[in-house]
Amino acid sequence: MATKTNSADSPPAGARDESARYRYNAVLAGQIELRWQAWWEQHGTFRTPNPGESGFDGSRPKFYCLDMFPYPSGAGLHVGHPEGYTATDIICRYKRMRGCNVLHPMGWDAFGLPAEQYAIQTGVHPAQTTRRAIDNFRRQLKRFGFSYDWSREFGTIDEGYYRWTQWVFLQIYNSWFDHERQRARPIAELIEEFKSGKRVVRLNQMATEYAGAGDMPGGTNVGEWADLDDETRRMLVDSYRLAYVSRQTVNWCPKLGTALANEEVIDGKSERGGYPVFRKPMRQWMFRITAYSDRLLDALAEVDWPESTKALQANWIGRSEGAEIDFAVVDEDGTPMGPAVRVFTTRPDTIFGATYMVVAPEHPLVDEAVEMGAHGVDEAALRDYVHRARNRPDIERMEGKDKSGCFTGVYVRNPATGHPIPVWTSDYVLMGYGTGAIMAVPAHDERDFEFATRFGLPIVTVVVPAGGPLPPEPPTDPPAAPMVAPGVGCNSSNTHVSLDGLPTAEAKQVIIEWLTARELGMRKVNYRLRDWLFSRQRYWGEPFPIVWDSRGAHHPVAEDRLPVRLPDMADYAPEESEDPQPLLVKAADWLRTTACQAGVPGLDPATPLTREANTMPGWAGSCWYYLRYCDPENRARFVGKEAEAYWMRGSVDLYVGGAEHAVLHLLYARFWHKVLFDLGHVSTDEPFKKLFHQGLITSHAFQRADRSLLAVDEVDAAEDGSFVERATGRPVAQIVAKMSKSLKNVVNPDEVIEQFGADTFRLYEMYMGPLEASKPWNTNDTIGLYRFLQRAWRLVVDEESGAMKLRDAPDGAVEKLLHRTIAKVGADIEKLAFNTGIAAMIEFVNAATGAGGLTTDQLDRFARILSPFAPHLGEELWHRLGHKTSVAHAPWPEHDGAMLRDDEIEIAVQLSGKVKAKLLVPADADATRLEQIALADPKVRELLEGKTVRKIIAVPGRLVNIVAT
RNA sequence: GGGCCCGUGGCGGAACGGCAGACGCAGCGGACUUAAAAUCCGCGUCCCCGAGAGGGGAGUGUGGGUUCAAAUCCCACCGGGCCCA
Repeated sequence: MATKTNSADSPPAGARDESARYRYNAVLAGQIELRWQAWWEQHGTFRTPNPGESGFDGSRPKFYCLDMFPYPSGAGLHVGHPEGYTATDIICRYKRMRGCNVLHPMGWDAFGLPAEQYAIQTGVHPAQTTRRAIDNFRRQLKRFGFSYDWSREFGTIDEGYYRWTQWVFLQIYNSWFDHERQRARPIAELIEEFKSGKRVVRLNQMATEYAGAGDMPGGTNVGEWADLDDETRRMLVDSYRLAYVSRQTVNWCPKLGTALANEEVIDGKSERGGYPVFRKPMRQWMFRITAYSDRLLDALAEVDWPESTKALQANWIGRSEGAEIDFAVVDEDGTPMGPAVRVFTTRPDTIFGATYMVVAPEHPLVDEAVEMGAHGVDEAALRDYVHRARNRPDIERMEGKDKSGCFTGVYVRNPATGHPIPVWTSDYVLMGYGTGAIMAVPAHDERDFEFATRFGLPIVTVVVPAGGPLPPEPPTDPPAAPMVAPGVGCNSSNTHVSLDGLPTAEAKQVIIEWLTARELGMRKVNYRLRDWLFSRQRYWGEPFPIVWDSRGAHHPVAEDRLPVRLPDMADYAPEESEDPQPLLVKAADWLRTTACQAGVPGLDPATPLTREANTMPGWAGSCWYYLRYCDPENRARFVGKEAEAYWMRGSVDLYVGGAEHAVLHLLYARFWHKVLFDLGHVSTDEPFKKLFHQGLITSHAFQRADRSLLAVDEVDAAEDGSFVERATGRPVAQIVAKMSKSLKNVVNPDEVIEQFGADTFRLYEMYMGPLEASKPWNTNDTIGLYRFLQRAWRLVVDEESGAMKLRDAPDGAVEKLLHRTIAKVGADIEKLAFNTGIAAMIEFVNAATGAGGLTTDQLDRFARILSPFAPHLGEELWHRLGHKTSVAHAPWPEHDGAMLRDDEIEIAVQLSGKVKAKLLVPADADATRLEQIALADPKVRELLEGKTVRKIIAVPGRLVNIVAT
């Protein structure tokens, strides 16, 4: 026997009941649903005209409601997909009835690794498998009766779309970030400023890709623009581009044949497939998203997003204020030897406690140290350590479970104390963060403390809790734990400056000023956010609109030659190799081109060129799809100006999707949007004003006493309602778990619709609980919503004849309740509180059933408020009332505010906070009156017998609380 | 380790600081039926008293606090989840 949670093979009997010919059952629901879906399609009910098109009414407010578009997989729709989609559909239908022009589109996120992996496994080309998956998703989504404007549908793999994805790339490529103005500008304006002498000609100071490559950022001015050769000019300009090429140490996965982002690597293995990942320097396309750090962070204050998501993004950007400080390289005795090493620290106030320095294994100083050798250093051990450390993934290194490290033989001078301190290298310091070097203050930093303890390095306390005793001077025993919290400085003075007695915040300012004055350091803001590694070495992605000449320079493909089509390849399996190559290198005919063919106007048309063989990552297509929906057919522009200005005015009004995209997708899309905004291509700075995450729909599974999990088909329900493992007879606990194939608890939407119809499915998912909450699917509970629709049907349709049965005169109580229900349902939709809205409708139908039915006029209004939730049944009832146009465009019914108020209400009388009696009082009774009524009540008087009333609190409309002793 | 979120009947959940458990599922009782299903009506946290109608008490993870009044606000702890490290 199947357990209660797995009832797909034994549907509730109601689903098959055939006792009355016109009973609302799964078959009838199916007929009604398919009929209205066809009717909507024929009548173009949900076609949304753009400004300027016929049928457009500019006097109405607009409402742009966006779903995160799905990634169509071969497995088809999951019950999680329709959750958010039903929610947005209800809102859109409601807004339409409220008179809005609603833009509600759907499309497909279809490039990317999963489709390619699936294709390699099955041997079928990804173009085919993806198209098939899209067709299946579309079929499934249409079966729910969502009110999408399907005429706007597109996939990211459509040439008409990715042509413009490439175009957006070129916009970013052809821009630079002007830090003074805090916005992107066309690269041509930068060249103009160089030429005119308005801007100092030098490498971009923010270009980290040039750090350590001979010329430090912020370094040399290279002279007059006119004096420079083409190569130098090109390098200078490229250093400013928002899209740039850089040699980066990447996570290379030979099995997948691609580099992976840090978050795609878990424990040194690929998240997808679990294949080994190696660190490898490769030429990559990067986006200078870090230039936008402050804007991406600051604008979070102005969007209506879940606080947790805003916190995640802020955390991801990770702005931290501190200082960069230079430590001069010296010998063991303090004699100057070479240039300074720069560190970043958020705690410059602890500099007097910096007893050693740690640099990343990738730091140039380490290479020098290895070459030079030094006294007392085991050169082979150092070399070996550095080699191993460089191959550990960043994530693992940051975890820093067991601290490892190696002395380099180099010393630097602590600029505050003047003492030489040793330089170590350790993988807990990352080259990519800050300057790749830290001053270690073991007394006041957890990781430094651990490291110092492990390697016996000195620990000097320089901050003590405010108000506490000063430590002995000189300090004796090292502390047992680091003191990380702010306090006041101690042991922190030299002949010029003293931090002793200063609170941490103040000490930071004082020391930064001192360092700045001596040109030893400066205030510096640092970010955790890294530039965005944008290229992948796989097949199934957008090609870059870039070609390379024989001298290794890149050129943009002319806009009128877009799209650069993805070549049709028969063999797209990755080749395992030590010298990784992008897959498209194998498309030799496609790869080789000429300036004429590719469209590079500046070159001799016959110039042989090579196409960029990397492809864009899966994120690319989702970075701007919401813009294309505004004007999906436009062949002249990525989106028409008028359409964009209309639908995006004030941005997308509501964006609904899973919290798993809280950081990456939403951050990337915001970045692209801001660049497009800066360049004048879109009218808003932020794309998504209001964001909402639907909760995860989970399922059940079972757990043994040892906490191991069992699939639902390995368990029997015992008579007392508990569960036992079939194989052993041992009791197991029912728990909530994610749906997964292995636990056999995946619910297929097609089957649920088959059993109950789409309207019931929609209602059930919305009734399960608050939209944002994670909640377990329980197929048995769907019957409740199915019964609700049956009752609603039976309320107005004769189940034997199929004829309408409506009463002539309204029941007063039902009429009053209808007004309340209309008000409640409308308010709840606005709050996205669909569960309570549905509960209100259930109560209404139950009450109306008990009171003997509805009038035509009452059904007319009820059908309208039902229709956003159960659109098919709503439309059916609406047309049965004689309407010829869709309920979707009927106005939302009005309610009479007077009907929401009662003449008499029941209030509670409390005695010292405990409810002791209930009284019927006039609704408008004020506090004094309530007090009188309460004290006059015989029961209350009895309870107060022999007691003294100390205080009476009367809250009109609520209660009376009598405090008596 | 840090941050954020969540703990309410057998289950999903409801509740502007003001009558805890709306609504639904499961369960129990009744009506209808030869019978069952379906439908309709009712009961429905726990403990105690009472033959019964009814009455009393406790109760929103645990322990404190604020308040006339706490599921709701504050503190600590326990348990679960998500994110970061």
